[in-house]
This record gives sequence, structure tokens and C-alpha cells, in this order.
Amino acid sequence: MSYVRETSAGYLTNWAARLFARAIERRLAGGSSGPMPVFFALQDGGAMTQKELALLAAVEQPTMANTLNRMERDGLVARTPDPNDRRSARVSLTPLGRERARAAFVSAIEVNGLATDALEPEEREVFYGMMRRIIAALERDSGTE
Amino acid sequence: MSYVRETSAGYLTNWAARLFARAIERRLAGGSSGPMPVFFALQDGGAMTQKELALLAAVEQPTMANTLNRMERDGLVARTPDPNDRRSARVSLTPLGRERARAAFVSAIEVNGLATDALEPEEREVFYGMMRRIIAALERDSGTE
DNA sequence: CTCATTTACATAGCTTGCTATTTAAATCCA
DNA sequence: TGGATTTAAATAGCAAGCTATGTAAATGAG
Repeated sequence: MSYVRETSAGYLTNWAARLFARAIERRLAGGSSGPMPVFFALQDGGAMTQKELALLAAVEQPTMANTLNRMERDGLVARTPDPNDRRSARVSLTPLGRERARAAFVSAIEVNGLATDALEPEEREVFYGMMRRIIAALERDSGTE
Repeated sequence: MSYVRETSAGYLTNWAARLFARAIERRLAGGSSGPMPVFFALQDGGAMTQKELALLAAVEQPTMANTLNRMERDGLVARTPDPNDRRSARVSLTPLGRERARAAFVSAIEVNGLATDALEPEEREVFYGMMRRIIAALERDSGTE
């Protein structure tokens, strides 16, 4: 028993991440947590290319392509051809997309609150700091940064 | 900008979880991180039903069913019919499965080490404790516990 | 200017997660 | 005992992540 999951950072993190996603999706009833990073990035009316969105969301390009396809299908984003580069399109939120973004933020804030209520107030910044350091370490390992 | 991802517990946790999974999978080269909870549960030769495994791994029953199907296809687990309950089968690791489990633990320990190296030694237990409290809070919310 | 290289995106195919539903065996109760 | 209920697993279908590879436009080197 050299390996105990209760003290495996990866196991605990993966477990928590699934619970976070489920909690948000339960509140959105139909909506899902995948578009969240796109909502983040475009919330105040901006437009970005798919590549920029993938970078910001820290997902691979095909993952973002699929997410945007679903969002476009559901009327949440619009793609307008980039006049300067015919390979690219500028992605922006539709009015429906902005509405869903607001709803998603409400749910996310609620779930984050519920989770961080399990921490002492002074522990919360510590938690964010630890997470950011772990993320930085794992990105260094992947050489992707 | 009421919502900033750098201080969203869910966003950070999801991000870190993906990096953990990628880091382990990069090391396993072909093998993936999905069977990990099954490896955990059956590492010392035990046998369990699908339901018990799903409960332990904290995934839904169909998720575990799929994982076990892939593992069976790849020769990592064997299902032997339960003599007392014809609906059930006892799942156990094959010799190949045990071998892969060992390799997976090596990778997992390496990646966990790499991640927790980003924390001060005295912070590590604090991190596990925070994670366990957040997990408990989210499970309470889901009413699944 | 032309051809090679790079870049942005698309496509194919896989894993791992989920919900909803079905099937069949076991159990419970009248 | 026999019918209703519960339980274990299977199946269908979708989302979101990944890698590998293809395609077409833009860029750069001679």
C-alpha cells in the first residue's frame, strides 16, 4: 500500500474537478461547463480567433474547435470571417451567448462559494496560491507554457 | 469583470486536473489515466463487483462499465461470474493488469512529487486537507454521498 | 516570382465522463 | 407462491478532452 489516494494530489484534484463540473451542470440544467472558458474570454463583447481562445482556455486547438462548433450550433457564438486572414474567423458571443454567460457565472460563483466555504476565510488565498504553483509546475513539466 | 478565473476554485481545479492527467499519460505512453482508480482498488489481488468499483472511484456505474470493458479488451482485468448472484461478476486484475498498475503508480508518484514540490513541505498536508474539505462540501451539495 | 515552410483551422478517431433507459436477476410482501 | 419492487449491469447517446493528420492560406527564402 505504497500509494494511498487520499494523499495523492492528482487523485484529489481530479475528483474535485469532476464534482465542480457536476455541481455547475446540475445548476445549468442542460447547459454544460465546457463553454465556460469561452464565456470568460468573450464576456465583455470582445472577439477572438479560435487559436487565441484555445490558448486562453489552455486546451488543444481541436478541443476548442469542437466546443465552438457546439456553441455555434446552439446559437451562443458567431464566427465572422477575418478580412485580413482568410484562414481565420473572429469569434464573439451572440446576445443569447451573453445571457447564458451571465447564468453560467451565477452558477459558478455559487458553486465556488459553496466549495470555499469549506475553507477558513484566511485559507482561501492560500489555496489559490497553491493551485497556481501546482499548475505552473505541471506546465513546466509539459513544456507547453 | 466580476468573475476572474485566477480566483475561481473550480476553474483552477479543473485546469490542474487536466494537467495532472496529461502529465501521467505522457509518461505511460499509450496507457491512460482512466484505469487508475481500478488499479488502486484491486492492486493487492482483491476482486470487486462493478458497483463497488464505481463507488470507490466515485464515478457513475456506466462510466465504470465502459472503463472495465476497455480494460478487459486490453487484457488488464478479468470478470468471473459471481456464483451467488447471477447479475454480478467479480472483477480482478490479470498479471498484465498488475504490471500496468505498478507502472501507473510509478508515473503517478513521479507526477505527484513534481506537483507537490511546488509546495513547501509543511504546506502539503494542508493542501490535502483543503482538498478533502472541498470534496466533502461538493459531495454534500450533490447529495450523492 | 516561385516553391518550401509555417500557420489556422478542420477532420478522424479515441478515452473518460455524464444522464436516461432497458434487461434480467434477486428480494420482498401479501 | 406469485406479483411488485429493487438492484446490477448493459446500452444508447452526448460532451469535452486528447493525439495525429489533412488542407488551404499566408509567409519567407532564393
